[in-house]
Amino acid sequence: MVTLAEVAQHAGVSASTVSYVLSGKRSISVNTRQRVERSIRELGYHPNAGARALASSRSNIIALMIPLRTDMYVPVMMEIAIAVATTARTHGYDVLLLTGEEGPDAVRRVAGSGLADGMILMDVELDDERLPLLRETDRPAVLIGLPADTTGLTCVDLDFKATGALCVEHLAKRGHHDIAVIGEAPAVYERHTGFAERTLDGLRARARELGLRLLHRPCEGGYDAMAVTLARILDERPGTTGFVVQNESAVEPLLALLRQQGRAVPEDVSVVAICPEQVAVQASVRLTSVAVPAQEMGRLAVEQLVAKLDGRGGDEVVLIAPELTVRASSGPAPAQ
Amino acid sequence: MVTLAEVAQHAGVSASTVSYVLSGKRSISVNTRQRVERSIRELGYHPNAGARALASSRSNIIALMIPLRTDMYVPVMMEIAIAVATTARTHGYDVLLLTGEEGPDAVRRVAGSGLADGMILMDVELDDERLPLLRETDRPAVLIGLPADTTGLTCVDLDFKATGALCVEHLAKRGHHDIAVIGEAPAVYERHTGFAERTLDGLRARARELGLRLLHRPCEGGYDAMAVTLARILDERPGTTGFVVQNESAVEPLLALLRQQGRAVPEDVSVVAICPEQVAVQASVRLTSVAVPAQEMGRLAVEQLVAKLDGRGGDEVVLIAPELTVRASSGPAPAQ
DNA sequence: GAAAGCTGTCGAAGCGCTTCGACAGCCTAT
DNA sequence: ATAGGCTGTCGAAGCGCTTCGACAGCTTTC
Repeated sequence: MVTLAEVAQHAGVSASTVSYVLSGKRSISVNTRQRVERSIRELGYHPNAGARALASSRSNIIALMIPLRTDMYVPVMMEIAIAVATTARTHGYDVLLLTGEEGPDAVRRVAGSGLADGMILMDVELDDERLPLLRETDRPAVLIGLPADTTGLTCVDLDFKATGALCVEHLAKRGHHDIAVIGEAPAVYERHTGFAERTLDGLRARARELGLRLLHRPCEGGYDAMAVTLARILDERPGTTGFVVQNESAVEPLLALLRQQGRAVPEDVSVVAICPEQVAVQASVRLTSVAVPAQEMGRLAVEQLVAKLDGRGGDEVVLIAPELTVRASSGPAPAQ
Repeated sequence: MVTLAEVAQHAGVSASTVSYVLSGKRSISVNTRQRVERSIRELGYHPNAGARALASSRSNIIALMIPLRTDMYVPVMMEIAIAVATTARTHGYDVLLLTGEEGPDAVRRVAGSGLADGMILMDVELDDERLPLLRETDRPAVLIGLPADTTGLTCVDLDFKATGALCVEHLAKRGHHDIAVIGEAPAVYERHTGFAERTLDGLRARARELGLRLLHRPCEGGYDAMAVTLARILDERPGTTGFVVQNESAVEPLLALLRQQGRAVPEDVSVVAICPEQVAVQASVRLTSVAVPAQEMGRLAVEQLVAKLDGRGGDEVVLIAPELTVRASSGPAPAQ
């Protein structure tokens, strides 16, 4: 391995000069800079990460924690993770992938060992057990999701409450009075995952304001579970004509079941989904939906974290405004 | 931050002794060990990762490269990534997540900087541009997937050729003579991704041996693309009664279209899928399928890599034998 | 009872980098 | 002309750990 010292010798300068060329922390004459850069290229020099981390107490790594709960919709997570990794690179950081397996102690380990300069936590529960640990370390962190108590924390998330409201409004405008909400798997609610509950809050609040009836049912997803759930809903509220679906794996089953029962979408019933764009577009009926902006969430989280690492910006809750895209699964708005 | 020296002082021993307690590389008396361990606990000591990496030239990190091609089926990738991360932890390694954005140079950067001790490459093409770079570094690596030339490389993958053969055999036994293969998106074949071509080889070879007719069509996935593809297939080979699907996002559309056309599954046509277990089980018709063992691939890759890092084991191609699970989408075997 | 071999511990060197203070040489303002 | 300020470079200290050789104090062996 080529070292700084070898580059310095090759370029006929001191080691510190090479270091300053690399970091740009002191001014260097054009001449010297070019000589050094040339040596770096010719020798194929790469700074040693460990040495750098030791000397500067900065690893240029950010940790990304994805607690692995199998009931979570995985592709969204993946999309976020990828966005985090690529955005991090544009700021000179690499990303360390931590799964839930290790439990909350991973926070302590990573912070304590200086492995990562900061961390991003995904899939945050309302009362997440990682938060106390996070608060006791000094490392900057950003949450993707919203816990119950956000004091002293930086969070990035879709505004799920507004999302819920938006869905209800849309259906109300289409003239629907009885609305059913197909939610995430029961376990998601039992865990008190923020986004699910906040969506529900938004749905309920706006439904009340607009005088609509709202029925919420968690659903495991898949055909069998969806069939049972739908039967129960229609049994309890036969007049249901509006559906809000917040469960990736229930979308297609729902459409198939409705079709099978002779309920045409969007003529008889309207469906609004909260899901990634791609799912909405690829479904058998192109779905009116509020997109879950996974990429943007990942990107924003990194940018918030980098800002904190640079000593800029403080604690902040960044909520992304939802956008509803009308497609083929909800009827046309009645003429005004 | 607590340092080794502070632990040593607290325990009344030298720094090297603490180091040996930690690494177990020299024998330590029970008494001393316990004193040291107690100090470690009381002070909340975590070894500094950078210092460790510098002194030992081992980072205890493995890099996982996921080139981001949007036409790839993402959830499988995610599952592999998660399996890699958790398995790595059980061997004392952390995982660095690299995306394709950075290009093949990432290999050089990571190897050159000593950031990672070894790497795992996913989504390997037959003639992957990362391979030359990989061969010129000395860092151990494991590929998930199979390139054209595997000399000097360790690879882990499902035996896709055998998988193809298995699917054809299954359909042959069910009495199907005209078989259509719904493949991955065209881009996947244009890229010469190993798994897609190997599956096709297996399908074709066995079909020839068994005297079946085989029609292969790539497909983008989604309803519209699938509708076009299916129409063309049935136009060209109206007698097609067996389908092999190797494209996640074409599965459900295919089932819906067949249903819509009055072709009953499995009475009129049989469908065999090559996909993750979960997809097969959650489909509207429970699918006879060969599972893509994402978790096992991730696990095996890490284990191969760790073996190499420990100086055990050499270059090896590990092919996982495919297993076909009969479910509801293929007819009963005819009585013998 | 001397030689040889263990076992458990220590001291010191060094891994490759960053960063601080020093300072030579030059320019500007008085 | 002289003090003061820049600019560009260097030397040296030190980040926290691993690891090598040394060695004191034992036990074993013939």
